[in-house]
Amino acid sequence: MVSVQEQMAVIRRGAVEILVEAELEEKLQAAARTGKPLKIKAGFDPTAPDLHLGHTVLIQKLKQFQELGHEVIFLIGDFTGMIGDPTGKSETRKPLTREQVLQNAETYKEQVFKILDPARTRVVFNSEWLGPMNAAGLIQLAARYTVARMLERDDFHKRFTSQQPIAIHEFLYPLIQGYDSVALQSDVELGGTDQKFNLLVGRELQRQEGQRPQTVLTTPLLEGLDGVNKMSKSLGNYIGITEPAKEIYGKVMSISDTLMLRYYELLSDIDLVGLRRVQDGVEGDAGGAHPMESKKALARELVGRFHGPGAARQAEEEFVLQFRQKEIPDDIPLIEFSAGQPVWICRLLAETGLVASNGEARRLIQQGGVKLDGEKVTDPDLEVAISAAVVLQAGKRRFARIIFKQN
RNA sequence: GGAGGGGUUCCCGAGUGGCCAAAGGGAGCAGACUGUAAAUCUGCCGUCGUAGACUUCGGAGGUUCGAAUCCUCCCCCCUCCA
Repeated sequence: MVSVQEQMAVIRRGAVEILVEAELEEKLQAAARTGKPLKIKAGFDPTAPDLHLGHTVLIQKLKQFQELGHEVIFLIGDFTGMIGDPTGKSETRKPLTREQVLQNAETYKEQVFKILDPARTRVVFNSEWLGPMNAAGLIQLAARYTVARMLERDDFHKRFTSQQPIAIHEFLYPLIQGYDSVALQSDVELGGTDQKFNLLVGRELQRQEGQRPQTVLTTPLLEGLDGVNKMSKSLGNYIGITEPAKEIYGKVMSISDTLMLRYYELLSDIDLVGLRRVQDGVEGDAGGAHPMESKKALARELVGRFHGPGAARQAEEEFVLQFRQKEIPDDIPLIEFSAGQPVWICRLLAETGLVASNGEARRLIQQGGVKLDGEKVTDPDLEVAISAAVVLQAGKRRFARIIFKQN
């Protein structure tokens, strides 16, 4: 078994806060002594899951616990999903049907088990214990916490002081989440930094129940591809875990070295020694790995995780061919044009969707960013009258194969 | 309910009658240099086939030879007072 000190080092990696660290150490010690693994809880909303790498930070941390021999409890908040997390901005969430919940849970598992070991993961639904709870039980639960303490939560506090509405049921969310911890007797609960308050409520409720309060570990929000904003779908700076292999590989290769370090820290399975080498490489210290090699390894690892090692190798080969050797990839969109009539090059570019407008095409050509069959196009007035297939390239990454079809 | 400030091109933000397709910055795109990194430099950055034209400054009208800029009505946001 891994020593407690080593476990702590793994657990600390990338964590924003561990409350309380000393307690966790004691728990680990006890677990080592008794051979009884710790219960690690993390909760997920059963809303339609379309996970990106940002979501996997937490899952990665769960995996680390799992590999240290602890019991991971993957809690699906099917009951809480009907309340909706009080983020304030969201309108009242529509209650999900039982079928939807189950279906979403399946999709969730499918995606999550690309990281976690299904055999060692316990999946639970909180409707299991919340379903049977009656009004009396709920009132009892509500009696355990005060309004003043609820208002400590930053989000509630802000809304209260700025006279924004807070629905009563929103207060129940942290309570119920905390109650889940009581029901599960969890030793550790993981969550994003935005979950801190809710996680702490769990501690409080457990204490009242005479349980040893769970340790709270918060994980950071992952920066998106731009390296500044948090990864999110709406900002378009994300890598979705269901994206094609090539896409993931390419996106990883385009990130900055600094961001790569961050991704390594939070997403990679690489051990702490390896992490150090990557870090040294980026900082230019002797003995470090070449940053580009590190980045390729990361891209390979992530693609491999979601598509398998074969796909990772292939994505890398294609990448090298395309960018190192400047060859043309073969899986590019195919566009048909009717043969005979010469076509203006700008129209060709615009109609293939490679650029947004004729004007943009013209500019791109003037800037030397367009190639036709590998030849740089210099004349924006060029008429293309070929009857064979040609490959059109705009910039470094956008390609289209044009076929001139006989009518 | 009262008083005031504002809504400008992807974002921030200048512009108060023609010199405005609209300063500046950011983002983005392209080129050079590279490692599809960073930093840097250069160019582009409304649409229409190189011109001239057309559409754009919250919405609808109006004044004017000419309106992002002036007037009227409407919609939305913010601040202060009650």
